[in-house]
Amino acid sequence: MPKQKVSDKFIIKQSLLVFRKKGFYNTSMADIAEACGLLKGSLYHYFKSKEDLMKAVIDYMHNYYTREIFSLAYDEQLGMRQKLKMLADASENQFFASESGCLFGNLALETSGNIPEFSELVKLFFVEWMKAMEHIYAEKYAPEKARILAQDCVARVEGAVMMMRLFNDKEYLRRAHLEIMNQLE
Amino acid sequence: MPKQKVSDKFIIKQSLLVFRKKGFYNTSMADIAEACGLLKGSLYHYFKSKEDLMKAVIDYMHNYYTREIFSLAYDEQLGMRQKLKMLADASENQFFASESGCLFGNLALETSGNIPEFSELVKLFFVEWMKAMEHIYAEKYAPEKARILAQDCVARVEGAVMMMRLFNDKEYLRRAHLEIMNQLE
Amino acid sequence: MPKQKVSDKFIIKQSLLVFRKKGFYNTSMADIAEACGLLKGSLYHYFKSKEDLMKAVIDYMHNYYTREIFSLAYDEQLGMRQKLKMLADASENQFFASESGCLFGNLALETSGNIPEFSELVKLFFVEWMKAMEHIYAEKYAPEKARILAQDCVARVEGAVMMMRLFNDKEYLRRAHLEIMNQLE
Amino acid sequence: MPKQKVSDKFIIKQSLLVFRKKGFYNTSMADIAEACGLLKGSLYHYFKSKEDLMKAVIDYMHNYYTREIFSLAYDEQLGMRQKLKMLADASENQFFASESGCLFGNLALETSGNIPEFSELVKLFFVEWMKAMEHIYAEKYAPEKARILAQDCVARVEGAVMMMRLFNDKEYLRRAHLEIMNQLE
DNA sequence: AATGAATGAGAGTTCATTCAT
DNA sequence: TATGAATGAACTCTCATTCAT
Repeated sequence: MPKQKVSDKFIIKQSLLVFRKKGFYNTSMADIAEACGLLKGSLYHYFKSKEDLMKAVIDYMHNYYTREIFSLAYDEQLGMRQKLKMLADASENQFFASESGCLFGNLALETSGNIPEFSELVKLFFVEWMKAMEHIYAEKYAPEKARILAQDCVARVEGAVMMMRLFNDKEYLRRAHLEIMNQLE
Repeated sequence: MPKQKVSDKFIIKQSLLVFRKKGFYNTSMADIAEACGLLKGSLYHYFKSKEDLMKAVIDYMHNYYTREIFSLAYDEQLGMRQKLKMLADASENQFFASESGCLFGNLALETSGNIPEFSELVKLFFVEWMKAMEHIYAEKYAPEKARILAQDCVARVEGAVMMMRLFNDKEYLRRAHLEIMNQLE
Repeated sequence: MPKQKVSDKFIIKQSLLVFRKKGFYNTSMADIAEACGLLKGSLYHYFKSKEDLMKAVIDYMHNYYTREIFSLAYDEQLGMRQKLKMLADASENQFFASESGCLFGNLALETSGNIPEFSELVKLFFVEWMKAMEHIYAEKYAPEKARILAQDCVARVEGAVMMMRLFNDKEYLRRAHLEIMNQLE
Repeated sequence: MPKQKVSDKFIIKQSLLVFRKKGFYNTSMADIAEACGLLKGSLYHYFKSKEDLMKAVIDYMHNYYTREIFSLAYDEQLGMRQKLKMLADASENQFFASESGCLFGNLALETSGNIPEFSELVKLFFVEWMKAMEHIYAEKYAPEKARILAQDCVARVEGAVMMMRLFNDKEYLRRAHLEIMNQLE
């Protein structure tokens, strides 16, 4: 039956949930369709392939982070500590809200070396995250030091999210953020 | 006429390479058979299913780590710093030798919440790793503190390995290990 | 707001081009819609099914041939040779104008024995063509002989068109027509 | 259940029947599987795709013609008339045996301009047929004349086969062959 | 022990068709 | 009249698994 049941955005949001939880390969178009209340054929009105849909999901999440989270790093009314704290809180909110970890982390491991198109997008995300962190650290640290702190901070958070998901224990991420704050002196 | 072409162990070793690189779902039995110089039907003489084979691979790797790496933590002829250094070196050797990251990390993200049987095994691996670290830290830290240091250290290494793989840059792991050493005071 | 963008006839003409080039099965409604500047759903305002549309195309072409080409055979102001020549010229014009051969020939091979409804229409077309030729030959030949000459002439032209299309060489058709003329004595 | 049920050749032969009757696009792998007593998935043990299977069918038929039919043209114990007669008889046998016309003619119309890979193979077939005819005619005709006679002869036969199939009337082909013989003086 | 033919379920995708807007 | 969302069936193809040889 015709009638507008869904929108691009709705499909993207539902797909995000499924992809993040089950991974790219282990998710079938039927899974996604079900999550959207559609039949799998209908998805092809919105996205021309599974890869295409995944890219749209990546894009959507990337934009979300850029707008809502990374942007905090560039709010020059805040000091370094404040920025770090706010970023930490914002990403905790994100990661705590789902039990499936970080889409980009998951994808990193699933597609590195297998689907170059995806890894490029995943890298772009992390690069932007690192740049935001670098910008924060640059307030007090030399450029090179800031870069390294930023990279290690992102790696640390991703490692914590991985363990948090595996052991279903939010403390990993909380402590990672704490450490990052404490590290300042 | 059916000569013994391979052994259980050989199949496990080849499978490890394929599973680590391509992930569980994205690896077909034909991929593994090819890596072993067999046809896929032949694999079923050795392992009764793909899951079974994966479990054998997990088991093999877990044993390897226990024997060759975690054991260092219990060599009481060494001091804390020495142990930490040796463990770091041993795992760097491991992770640098492949470009596919850490089998357990990869599996953690791919199967958490999807294949409970696997996640349990993955957790066992990390628990054992953490226990080894905890044992090391217990030399100088209170039990609770040692436990936390151990957990965070493992998370940190896994995060670093993820970034190392994604960006093809070994510095992430080197720095993680350095930080872990430096953290001691 | 839904302005009349097209007409039955326009759709038929565009469909002809697509069907002739790609065949019935290999043409999708979306292909046709695109050729018409419509979306595929819109086609169903004009034709109730793909088969229906194909029939309309067949009908359109059949009528065109009847009116513009076969009719020459019945213009009794012309002699046999003149008629033959004019028919040959007219159909050369037709066949040279497209690079996709003869719709009816194409359909004959694609649908004989598969879609009886189409083969009947295709047969009707050829029967009428043959009748026209027969009428021409009847001026100088006995009825039975005229019938046979007509049938063979049509077969010959279709064979020539097939080769012309395959090898992209108009000489096949030119020579077929020449032979038909020369055959007269 | 395992057990050898079919062979490459068997599949090719069955596919020929189905493809020739229904055309390439209108034939599904399930149709072919059914004709072979297999499930559709099983076909992929023998041929890696539908196109691949079609090519094997083309190849098989081409070889058959080369070996059994075109070869007659090069049997220098025969004279021109004899060769022509034998070729005509041989191909009549072929074409009369099926009610689906000529695989290559059918393909010519279905794939010209759509599947270049197929049209090339179809052209190769016709070129070889034409060469055989040319060789025959070369006994009595100048090279250029022989080439043209050969081309037109093939076109004529294909046209006759098309009509024969459409009208289910073998006389078209018989007369085409007769004309070809009579044409000699 | 090794093969490879065969299965059958399910993957991603296409498509003719319907219908509310 | 035109749209385009939605369907559901069919399509090509993949794959884990079985088993006779």
